[in-house]
Amino acid sequence: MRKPGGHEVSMTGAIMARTPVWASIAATLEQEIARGLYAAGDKLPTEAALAARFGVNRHTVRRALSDLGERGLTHSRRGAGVFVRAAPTDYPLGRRVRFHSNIRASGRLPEKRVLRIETRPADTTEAEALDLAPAAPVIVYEGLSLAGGDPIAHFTSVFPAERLPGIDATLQETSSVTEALRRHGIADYTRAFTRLTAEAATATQALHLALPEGAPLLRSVGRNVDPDGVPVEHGVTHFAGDRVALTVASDDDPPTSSG
Amino acid sequence: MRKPGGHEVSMTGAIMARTPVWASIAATLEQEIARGLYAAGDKLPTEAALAARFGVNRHTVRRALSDLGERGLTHSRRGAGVFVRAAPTDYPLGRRVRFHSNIRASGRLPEKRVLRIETRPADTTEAEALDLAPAAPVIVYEGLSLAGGDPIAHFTSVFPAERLPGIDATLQETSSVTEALRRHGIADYTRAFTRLTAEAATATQALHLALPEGAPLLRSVGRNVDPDGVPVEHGVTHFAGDRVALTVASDDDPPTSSG
DNA sequence: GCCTATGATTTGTCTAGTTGTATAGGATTC
DNA sequence: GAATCCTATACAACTAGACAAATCATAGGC
Repeated sequence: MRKPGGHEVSMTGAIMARTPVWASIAATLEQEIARGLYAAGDKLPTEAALAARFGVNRHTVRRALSDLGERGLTHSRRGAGVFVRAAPTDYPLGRRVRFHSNIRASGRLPEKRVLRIETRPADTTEAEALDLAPAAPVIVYEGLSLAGGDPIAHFTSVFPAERLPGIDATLQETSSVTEALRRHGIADYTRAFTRLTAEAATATQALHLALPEGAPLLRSVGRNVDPDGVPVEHGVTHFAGDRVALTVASDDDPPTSSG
Repeated sequence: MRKPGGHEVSMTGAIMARTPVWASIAATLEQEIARGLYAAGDKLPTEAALAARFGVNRHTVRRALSDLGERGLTHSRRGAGVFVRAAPTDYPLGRRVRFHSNIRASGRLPEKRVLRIETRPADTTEAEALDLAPAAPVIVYEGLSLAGGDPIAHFTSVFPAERLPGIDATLQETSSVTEALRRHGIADYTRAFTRLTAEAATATQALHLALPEGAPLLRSVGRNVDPDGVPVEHGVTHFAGDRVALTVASDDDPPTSSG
């Protein structure tokens, strides 16, 4: 599984007669991952341990691990270790996931991890977004969407606390915005708008999504309203740009002449 | 002597913390204090809660809180918690987005500048996208979309040349995909799909869009088909992430059992 | 009602281990 | 000579776990 004359060799055209040690180590580790010796999410031995095992310097091991990381097989967390990634190459998310349901649920993907659920006064933008009085209480729901153990998106949703008392407990239980709204009597909500932008990942976002800082993120801002047009949820989701492709379903779509 | 910190950012599995994580956390908390989420005298969430929220170790949160404490924003009492001392008044929240467009109008933004119009044999992906025989001739239309003189997006569209002979001249004249297709007898086309991703700008894209290399771009791939479902246009558009927000209209969208 | 004992919670401190980065130098190959 | 590969050292950033010290919540006794 080694590619000495790969496509992305930009240095020189020289062909290495002998395979470097680091490539050999990378190939060994890749085989062991492929063989199931290390499952997805598992932590590899420490760099020091691997260096001892292969009888090389730690930096040589790091060169091998860097290769695996570039190819998406592993990712590392400083201080924690190197971990096997679930999706080796392209995650076929774009094929299956519908844009509308995806956006509306703000990450209603297989698994979710709750990072924070709290009630606090709204800031000015939140109050405006939910059409509330200044500093009115809002319930904040922050979390991660995962697919196969890999983080796909990071989202933050705010709800009007007075309109939806106790939805924090429901969110904690179901971790689903759709389900929580349904249980609180708002089964028939619609999405007022969705706004999409691209952003560079901050250090914190990079950490959550296991990406390098500055990596491109797909930012989605959306608002859900009840049948009377009153906002019941306002959320921001950041998708990992290289792991997700949102697809817009092509309902009936008369090409309007909107600027 | 070597220069530290080159321009090359290896956007790969490794998490490059150009900014320390604790600094990013401190900035987030400072902003939340400034926005009035935590008033003077309020107790911040516990270190453990913040660690869970940011996905880091408690010590990293402590490093951030230590920074806030040193700067006089907070003070802590052992056993009790961390409390807000005062709220800084500066609240910088610039409006990033200066332009937004409906996503249906992906390739039809107001002002345009033609970069290239040419006819050549299709490559494999283009042939597949347009459902053509390999190396069948296609017309390629590359250009920039502008708003107020600023470049907003860079797009490349391909058309089947045999189906639409002479459309290159029409494109040159009108610089509008919609108008060109209409004049060539395809007034009633529909968008088969749209796929959205975030990407980092290459050097060329950065040049076109007047952005730094690596800046986040919103990549939109779409295909238009005639009433019989035959592809008549396939395009890729890269939007400048910080200058554009795509909006998804909320047409008829029953939130029931879709996904 | 008031006081206290108890236990859980929360911050403070310590030690140890792991990855990320920078610098420097020797060895090999072209 | 230049580029690549590997070694070596040192430090920074972050994780992990454990324990102490202060505080808070609660129940029980008077």
